[in-house]
Amino acid sequence: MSANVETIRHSASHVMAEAVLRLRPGSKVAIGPAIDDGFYYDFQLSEPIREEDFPAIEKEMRKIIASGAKFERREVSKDEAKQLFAAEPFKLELIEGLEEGTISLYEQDGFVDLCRGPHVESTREIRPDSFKLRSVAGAYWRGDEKRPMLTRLYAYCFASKAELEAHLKLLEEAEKRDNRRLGKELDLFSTHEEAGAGLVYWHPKGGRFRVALENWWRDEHYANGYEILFTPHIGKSWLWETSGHLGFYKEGMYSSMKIDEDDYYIKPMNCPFHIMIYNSNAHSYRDLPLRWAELGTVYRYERSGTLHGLMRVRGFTQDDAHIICTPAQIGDEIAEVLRFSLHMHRTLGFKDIKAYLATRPAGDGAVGAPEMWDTALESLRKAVEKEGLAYEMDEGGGAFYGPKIDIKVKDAIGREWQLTTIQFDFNEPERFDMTYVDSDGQKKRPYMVHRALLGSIERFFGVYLEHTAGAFPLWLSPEHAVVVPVAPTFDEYAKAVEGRLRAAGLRAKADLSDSRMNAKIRDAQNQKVPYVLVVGGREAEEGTVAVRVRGGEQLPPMKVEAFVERAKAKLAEKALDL
RNA sequence: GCCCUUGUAGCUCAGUUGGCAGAGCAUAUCCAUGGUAAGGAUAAGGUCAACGGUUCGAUUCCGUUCGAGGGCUCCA
Repeated sequence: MSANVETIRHSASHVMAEAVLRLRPGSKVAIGPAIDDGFYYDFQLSEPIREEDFPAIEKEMRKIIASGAKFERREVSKDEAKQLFAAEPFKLELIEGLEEGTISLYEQDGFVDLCRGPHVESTREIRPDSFKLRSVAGAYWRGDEKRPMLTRLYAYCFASKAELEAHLKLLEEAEKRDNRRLGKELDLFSTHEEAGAGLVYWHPKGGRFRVALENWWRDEHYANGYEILFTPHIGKSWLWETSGHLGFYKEGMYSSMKIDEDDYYIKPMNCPFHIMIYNSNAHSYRDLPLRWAELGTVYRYERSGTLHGLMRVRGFTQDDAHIICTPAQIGDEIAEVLRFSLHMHRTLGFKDIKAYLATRPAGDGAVGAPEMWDTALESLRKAVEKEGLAYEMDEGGGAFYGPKIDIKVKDAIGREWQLTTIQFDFNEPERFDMTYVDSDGQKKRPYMVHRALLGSIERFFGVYLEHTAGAFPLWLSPEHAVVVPVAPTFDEYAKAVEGRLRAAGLRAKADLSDSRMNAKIRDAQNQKVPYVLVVGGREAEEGTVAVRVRGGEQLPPMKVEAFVERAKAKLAEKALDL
């Protein structure tokens, strides 16, 4: 009878707690839940634990497992529980928060823990070769910075050794794809602590990628009925007071700068600027819907410890847009945004796509009439269903100003990333008094929807780097082809081929350095260049190139023009293969 | 911000139980080089993160500061 893996993990966490108490007597225990790939347990230790101590803990755990101790459940009264855990301040606090009659204990091998369960029957059900201590980290008691810092021990844990090994392999693969590592190896971007943490510098090759991506993005937006805006990077406090950001988003904003007598803030969002443009004219219902997009660079404060490569930064470029429409149009508009988002993701090669709908948060902090929330949510739900997209509800997960839908994609090694977000805003149209004149001559309030498809250019770059491991499709590759002469004798022909490729609009270069051919091929391959064109006597004579495709495959010899045609066709269709 | 770990050449990393600092890659120069993943030689390159302490002597030990990596309620 195999218990489910969650139960095994949770039981293993009890075993680890027991082991730690044996090795560090007098330590206090806090909580120890199962998590995605294992479990953790938080302790206040009598003596610190370091990674060198892991083998000893694992050994102790295996002893406990081998003992085959039973997990025994017992229900106790609140008073009894308090007495039992009199020496465990964290458990006491947990007990305080529990209702009489729901308190249960689990005991194995003499170790008693306050626990809801369930657990496996005996420690034998935890396979001694299917867990591995991962790391030691600090964690605040109940995640609260003002509470004591505990020591958290993380462990991987699976139902079988094979699953544990598969997971460790995945982690290894993830490390190879780490955007920071690839950014350096492929010379794509950098960040500079001394010049400001969390701010991204795009190198020439990163720039090639970005320009290709943005050009496509702009083309698609024009083709899909959007207009493109450019707005300032700073705005006076009036703007942020009116929008409400100085009230509810101040901790995400940088401090102001004084210009003349006024305070200006660097923008954390683009929306107030778009609204200024909207409000600079009177609008008829006939003008709507408006779809206004901007690659708007915003700056937000993120705590230093949370910054991470391209994934979490302090300055980033949203592929933002605001859709302003009448209530009657909202259903179609949402459906259209969702369709557009899926089209973009599929072009980029993401296949596994899922939606998460977030509804009105509990409490009375939310703005906007309940009917508006209902209409909005309905339009989101219908759009998702129309596209046949799998979705999950996140009840109460919406922002105070409106419901939203997030789209997550799975990458090549199965990790989920949120790219698209579509958010209703019932707040700013009110605050800025946005109106349009309806067919009945009355001024009415439009709906406004914020949406970002890729999220931000920086973060998307990071996700895409990790998804593709740096092997971009041709149209997004910083370089399309490197021409490698077999010997310096053919430098001239290589140069000529480079010229013809460039004239055809391909990003190509001839490698005329004084390395040998083999080294040049290796370099190009390591740089994930899609095509290596090897040229020697035969090619020079026949006007051909020997094409080596990224990955090592070799194509039959072809005329330079044939190669150009092939590459241009792949570019035109944004092919994912080469 | 806080906890743990960590900081040696542009990059990846050795090393010194305290006695003038090492390798590979990359760079520069020279030689060699005709067929699909690294040809060879030489040179240049470091205040061992910064500051302070202990010591005859500190890159090494101790302290502080700064940076980086992993964490910081997937609820007993």
